[in-house]
Amino acid sequence: MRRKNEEKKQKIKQAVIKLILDEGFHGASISKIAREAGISPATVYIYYNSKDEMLREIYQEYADQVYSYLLDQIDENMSGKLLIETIIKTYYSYINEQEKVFYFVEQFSSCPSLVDKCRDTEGCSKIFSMFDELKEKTVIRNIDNVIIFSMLFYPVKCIATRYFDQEREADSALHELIELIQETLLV
Amino acid sequence: MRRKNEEKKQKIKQAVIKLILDEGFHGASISKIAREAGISPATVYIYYNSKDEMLREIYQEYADQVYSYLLDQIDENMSGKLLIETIIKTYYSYINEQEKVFYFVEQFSSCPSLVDKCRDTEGCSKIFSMFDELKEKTVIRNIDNVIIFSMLFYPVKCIATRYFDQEREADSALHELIELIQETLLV
DNA sequence: GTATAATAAACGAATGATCGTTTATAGTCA
DNA sequence: TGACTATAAACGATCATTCGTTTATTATAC
Repeated sequence: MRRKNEEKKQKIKQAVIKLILDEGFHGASISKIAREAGISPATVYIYYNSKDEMLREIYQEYADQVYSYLLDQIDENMSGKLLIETIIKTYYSYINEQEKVFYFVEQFSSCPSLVDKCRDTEGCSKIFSMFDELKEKTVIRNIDNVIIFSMLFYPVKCIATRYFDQEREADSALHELIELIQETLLV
Repeated sequence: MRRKNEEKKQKIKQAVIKLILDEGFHGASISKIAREAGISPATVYIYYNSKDEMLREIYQEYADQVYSYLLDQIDENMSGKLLIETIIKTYYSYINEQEKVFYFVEQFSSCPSLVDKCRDTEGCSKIFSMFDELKEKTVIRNIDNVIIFSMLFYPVKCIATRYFDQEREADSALHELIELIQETLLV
């Protein structure tokens, strides 16, 4: 029996993510994706049942990736200050290093008609549990989890996209942001 | 000579915005838009040169709308506290009341290949000038404008979308957020 | 104040291209 | 041989756009 080639599936994923960054969702057709991946359009259907399912599967795979990436960098014994610094810096690096993935996930998740068809993402709940622990240990103030989440991640997005390709400005803004968020969230 | 019907153009815009919320960019074809607007596909091309131009024109019209809406609610003599409260509350209302427009703009602006083709938005610079004035008057702390911007607007987005249709939770989170942002930004 | 000429809006139908998907066939390995 | 990958070719549907025509509104002439 000839084996399915997992490398080929990876090629498809990369092609999807690249095309969606370069041309947006409307520019990422099966034939373009196949051409980019160096395979036939029909082959895509060996690995995925439909285009919709394909996009959803890729999204679900990458949507949570950032959170495990983050949790890997975090240590139980870190001080609150260091924790916030690490989270923000790591998220910022992730956006810059995984630029294509980031924009794919952003585009996908800003489209309600796509997101509605997806099961809930799991990765985020681990982050919320971490917030709960930190509140219990009186490391961070007793603030609604969604707010903590919104303040840790959303402003960074703004800085990363607005200061894109202006490394110096981005860096100094990032450190200013970290100090502010530390002041705001820590007890 | 027959006149162009401005109502018809408005119908097209509304159709675009509705369809993009309901089905995403890929679902908003010219024929669907025309059907939704109650006109012929050919008529769309009397009002716009191409689909691309149409989307761009509609985006540019609405992308700035929120900032004028905001600036209208703001008074020179407001205290810093009230100012921040007003900005956050007004932005939150805007998202909820102009849901379709908000999601259209979000989807469009999260697609780099679309945004790159657009001229810079003007409305945001007025907000930045306001920040400059407030810093000069030592109402808000001397923080980078992009950071102030990111903290005033981005977390609200998160709360509005995550607490969508949970009015009570959203409201209490919003007030908590307002207090935190006031603490953080005011002198 | 009619009638007529001029013009642009508006339309349905058709354009070729491309879409997502399926089918028939060839190739590859156990 | 049987099971599976991979493909080229073909599918009907739909895409953005254009064409040829009709319709509605204006300006001019009497």
